This record gives sequence, structure tokens and C-alpha cells, in this order.
Amino acid sequence: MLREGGYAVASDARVQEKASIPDIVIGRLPVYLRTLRLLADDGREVTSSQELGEHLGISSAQIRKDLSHFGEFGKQGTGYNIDFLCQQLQKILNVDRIWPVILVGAGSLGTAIANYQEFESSGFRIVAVMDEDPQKIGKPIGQGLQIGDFADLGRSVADSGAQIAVMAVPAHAAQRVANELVEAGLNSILCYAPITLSAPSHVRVEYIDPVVHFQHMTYYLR
Amino acid sequence: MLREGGYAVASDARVQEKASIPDIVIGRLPVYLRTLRLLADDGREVTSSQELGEHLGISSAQIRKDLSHFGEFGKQGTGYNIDFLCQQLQKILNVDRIWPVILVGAGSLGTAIANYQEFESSGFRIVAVMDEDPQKIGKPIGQGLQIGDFADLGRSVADSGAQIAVMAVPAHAAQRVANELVEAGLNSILCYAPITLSAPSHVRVEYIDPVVHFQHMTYYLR
DNA sequence: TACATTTAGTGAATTATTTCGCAACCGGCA
DNA sequence: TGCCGGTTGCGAAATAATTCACTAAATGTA
Repeated sequence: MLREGGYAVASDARVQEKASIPDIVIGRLPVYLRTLRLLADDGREVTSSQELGEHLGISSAQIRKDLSHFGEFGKQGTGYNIDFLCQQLQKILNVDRIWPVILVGAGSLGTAIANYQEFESSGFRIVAVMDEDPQKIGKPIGQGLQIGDFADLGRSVADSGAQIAVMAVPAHAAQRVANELVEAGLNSILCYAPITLSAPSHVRVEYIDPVVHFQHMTYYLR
Repeated sequence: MLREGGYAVASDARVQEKASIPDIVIGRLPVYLRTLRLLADDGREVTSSQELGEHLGISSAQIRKDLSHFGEFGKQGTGYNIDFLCQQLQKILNVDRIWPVILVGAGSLGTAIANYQEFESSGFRIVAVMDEDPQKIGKPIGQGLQIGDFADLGRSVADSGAQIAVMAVPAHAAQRVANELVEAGLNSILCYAPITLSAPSHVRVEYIDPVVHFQHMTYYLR
């Protein structure tokens, strides 16, 4: 599977059980959750697979089938209670808690990520921003953070208990940084550098590369 | 099968029944291209589906099958000439030219996007950055650009001939901005706001939302 | 030259994903 | 109560995507 992303790992029983649920289904759940929360913000209390599907441009059957992997959350004739379904999805996705995240790279993109406000309400908190540039180390960034020395990565990971990192570093540095992240014990990496990383199979890597999207789009253009 | 100078020549790789080629295949081509270019930068001249597959964590068969939709680009026993395959992929993806792109939103993220250097070499150039905030309009951004008034979108689109927009605006403004982009005649939108947009079917919308990736990852965490 | 090795391209088989279609169920209403 | 429109959950069917497995071709070597 080539996802602008890495691999799922199945080792313990619980994960083994999860392995039977297609990864592609898991990938849609955050989008469902995002949409449900918008509906909730709109004051809506109930929705249906049909309405959700129209919002998202997918079939109602797909939504029902996806959810059916995890239980029964709706009521015939009525649909889904939005708050309840949000709670359930958050539980399924393990975002009924806050995950500490370490950001590597305090350039222009790293700064934008550090400033982004949506993380906290979605289950994530950037607990450290690290860079190798001595000019940047020590400067304030984001909300009450200070750029730390990437050499102190191990300490940051130990202090925060983070399992997740975001990489906003140049392509030429990305593999080296990734190696250090893995070395430090992180197991989930979101990489903004335009490069496919090599990482051990227990580390999940996903990618964000606008060029990949642009080039996908231009295929259909003249 | 036409062969010239040893390597297969696809007389015109882009003349194809597009509808018949799965979109999921198109989505992988930019990643192949990105990887090939890294190999080329490394001084490599030839590669094989097996080597590429190992780099990308996918099967060699998938790569061969994907490419076979567009022609024959390799040579048995040897593999693929990297430069040649890059050229062909660029042609297929229509990035053997530069596409003008309009960026909407000159906040922290918009600024990072405007500063990003990789676009030009990948087939894209940000030709305008627009915002609604009078405080921002007129200020310099990116390489020799000036933040324009979003109200002048129509003129920018006409002047540049852009078909592609990137949206780096807050979620609450995103649908409104998207409507205006469609109104102005754009047909491809890359949206960084965490919201699924409603748009006519002739407009292609793709999304970048780090939270979706994070939440996908946490499903597999404890 | 003969032969071993490597690798692309591809039809067939397999596996994965989506959609269909319907029984069961809910809530409102006469 | 009994009926009706609306909706879920889910097995079965249909599609789509991936992998297998093999042929043919290119290269290197003795």
C-alpha cells in the first residue's frame, strides 16, 4: 500500500483484532468526525448516513458499512445522534485524550504548524518544537513554547512521553531527522518533506506534499 | 511495439483514454516521479521496478502495472532509464510546463506556502497571493510578490490564466472563498482548511489536513 | 556462441472495496 | 392499535485493485 503514509503494525492481540478492519476505513473516520463536529457547531443534533454522504460526496452505504465495523451507533428511522457518534468516533480513534506531539523544524512551515489552533480540540498538543539552527534555538514559537535544540530530542521525548512527531524540515535533512526520531523511540511520523522515508516497520509514516496533489490535479487539466 | 535507440518510445504519452485509467494510479505517479528525481540527483541513470518498489514500500508488480497503462518505458533485463521515465511521467501528468497557481490566505500558513521553493521545479508557480485583510494587502510576500486584495480575484485569474488555487484560510471562511474561486473560473482547489467543501462537479478539490493524518495514526496507538 | 541471470509487460487469479437490496426497526399519526 | 415513510445494519453481489506467475527480451560471461 502506498499511502502518502506508512504501515500499520500488528503485534499484540488488540492490534491484531484491529488489523481486520481495513486501513482505508480508518482513514475515513477522521473526516466523518470532522464533518459531524461542524454539524454539531451548527446546532444540529441528528443526522443520517444519507445527509453525511451528500456532504462528503460519498455513498450513504459506505458510511453505514464503515461504522458497522465498530458497532451500531444509529437508530432506524432516525439516523445518528451527532454528539454520541462524535464521542464514539473519538473513542475508536483514540482521540478521547490529548496526544503530545513533537514538531521538528522551526522554519516558515514549522512556525505555521506551531501556530495552528485546531490541534488541541482534535486531540493533539505540540509540546516541543526543535531545530538544529543555533540562531533559532531559544526563540519563542507557538503558544508559550521556545525552540529547543534538536540534539536534546531524547530528553524531550522522555519528558513528554510523545509517540508522534511532525517533520517540517528540508528534504535533504529529512532522512537523517527521521532516523533520530526513530532512535528516540517515536513510532508515528507526519512528514512534510517531499521524500519517501525509510523507517522500520513498527514506525508509521504519513506524508503531506502539496506537489503530489497539484500534479494529481494537472493530469486532468489541459 | 515501437522501439528506438533501445528504449520504448511512447509517441505521445498523454493521448490516452483518461477516463479508463484509475484515479488511484494517477495519484501514485507524482510519488514515482518524486522518487525518480531523487535518484537522478544521486547520479543514478537506471533503476528497476524492484528497486523503486523497495524505496516506496510497494510491490514491483504494482509499479509495472501502473506504468503499463501509459506505454512501455522499460527494457527487460535492465530496467528504466531514469531521465527518460521522468520525462514521460512529467508529460503524462502535464507538468512538462509551468502552471500558475493562485494562493488565497496570507496568514502564517499562506506565508509558508508562498515561501516554499519546490513548486517551480515541480511544474508550479505561485503568481498571486490574495487576502481580505486590509492590513495585509500591499505587503510583500514570497519571492517578489505582493499581497493582493481578494476582491480583485477575477482580475488575477484573467491576467494569469490560472486554473489552480490553494486555500490557506480559516475554516469559517473556506466555503465562501471556494465559492468565489469557482465563480472566478478556477477548476482545481487544494484546500488546507479542515472542512469538506461543496463545489460543482467540474471542480476538483483536494485536501490537506494534518489532523486527519494524526487521527489516523492514533487509531493504531495505545 | 551458448547459457545463466535479470527484468519488463501482462493475462489470470486473488484479494479488497464498494454498492445493492432488503429485513428489521423507529417514530409519528389516524 | 395498525400503518406509513424513513433509516439502519448487513449479507450478498458487483467492482476495483493488487498480486501472481509466466513469456519474452536484454545483458553479461565463459
